[in-house]
Amino acid sequence: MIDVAILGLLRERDLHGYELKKQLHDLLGSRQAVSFGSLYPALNRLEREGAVQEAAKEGVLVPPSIPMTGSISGEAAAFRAARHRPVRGPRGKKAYRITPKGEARLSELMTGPVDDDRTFALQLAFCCRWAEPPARLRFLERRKESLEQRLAEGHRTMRRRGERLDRYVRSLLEHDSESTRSDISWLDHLIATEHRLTETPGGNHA
Amino acid sequence: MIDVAILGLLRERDLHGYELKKQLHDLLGSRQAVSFGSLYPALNRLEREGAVQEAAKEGVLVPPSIPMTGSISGEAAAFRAARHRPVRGPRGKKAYRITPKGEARLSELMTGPVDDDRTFALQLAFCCRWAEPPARLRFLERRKESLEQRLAEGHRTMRRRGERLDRYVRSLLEHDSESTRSDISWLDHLIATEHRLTETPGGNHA
DNA sequence: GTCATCATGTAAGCCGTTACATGATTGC
DNA sequence: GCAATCATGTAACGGCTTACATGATGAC
Repeated sequence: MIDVAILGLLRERDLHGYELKKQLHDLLGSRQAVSFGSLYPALNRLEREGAVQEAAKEGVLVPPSIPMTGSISGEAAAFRAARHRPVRGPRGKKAYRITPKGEARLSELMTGPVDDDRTFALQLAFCCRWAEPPARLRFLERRKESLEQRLAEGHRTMRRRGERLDRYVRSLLEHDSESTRSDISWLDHLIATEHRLTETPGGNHA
Repeated sequence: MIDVAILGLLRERDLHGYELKKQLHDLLGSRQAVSFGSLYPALNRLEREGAVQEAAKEGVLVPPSIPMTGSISGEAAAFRAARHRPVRGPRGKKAYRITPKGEARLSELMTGPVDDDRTFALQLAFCCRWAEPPARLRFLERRKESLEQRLAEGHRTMRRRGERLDRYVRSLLEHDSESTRSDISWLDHLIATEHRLTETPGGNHA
């Protein structure tokens, strides 16, 4: 679900669609990239659902590069700010802000299925940090269980067909088991860190 | 593409849809399982394209359990055999056989993109063994290149955003790098084995 | 005779993609 | 003035899923 990424990124700061896509690509690379064709419809849907709203108002958005025209009067600046968005004929930038409803949705998304690798990656990257420690732990534990089931299934297959497996299929299954085991021990590490950070109320960062 | 799995399995022996699904599930587990809703339409499409054809004819199919009705006359047996498939009102089993065109398609599928993990797994499991050694090597090398690019992209991201990365995102990226490196060394192993088997024309099995 | 499993298919819908269309802003 | 990039969206299509509909066969 693309919602995880959108809401997770908006939770940190207001963004418009184009920036959202850039951030996503820029954090997780082309494998998790989304296309405009799914991003904009998703934003509109989330707006209809009340999970996000337009964050026009004040010059909240005016990003890094403020043109250096040293001598703009307050009136001129106001004009430029106004021209930036309210226009409805030509499309202007449209920054979104997450709503309380959207935040609720975001924590709900942490309780969703964790068996799809891509979905899990998005949940971990964008949802996890906004949740309460107990919810984080439940989330990580659920993922671990899911991987343990995957591992068990692979083992059953190898036991069942043991010798009669094609060389390539066997190698694939073995490597898959190996990878899954590595994922599980990575999760163990994440879980341990989580415990450590919760017990020591000190440095919650880094 | 589901075609890889279908053609690869049919290359080994004639199968009907239901068995095809079972084999697939049984070899690679639920992660790669396909649903009837995509399997049957795919089979029909492949038949239209001439990549597979119905393998009715002789009792080619009549599987393991031949009912032990000791006293059936030849005529009765023929009747039963006939009733098995030609019927077009009620649906009977419909076993498929791969055609030369299908075999050509199968080797073509080995030259397709290798950047999607699931597709690659199917290609490796069901296509690879039917290809000539040089095609196998090209296939494995292409996959390796693809993973090396993935690795490089991850490294760029980490270098670019280095310190400013969220704990979870960083951990995800690092683990991803690790996994990709492990995939690459697994491929190296497969490639080495391929070389070894090609050079020693002896035991091509196991 | 009824239940599980075998067996084939269709229909609706989800979630995403690519390609297209449009236009504003900025740098040179 | 022109190209690159920023920015938003629509349309068509692709591939897969779930749910539904149908019926045969074999075990008990």
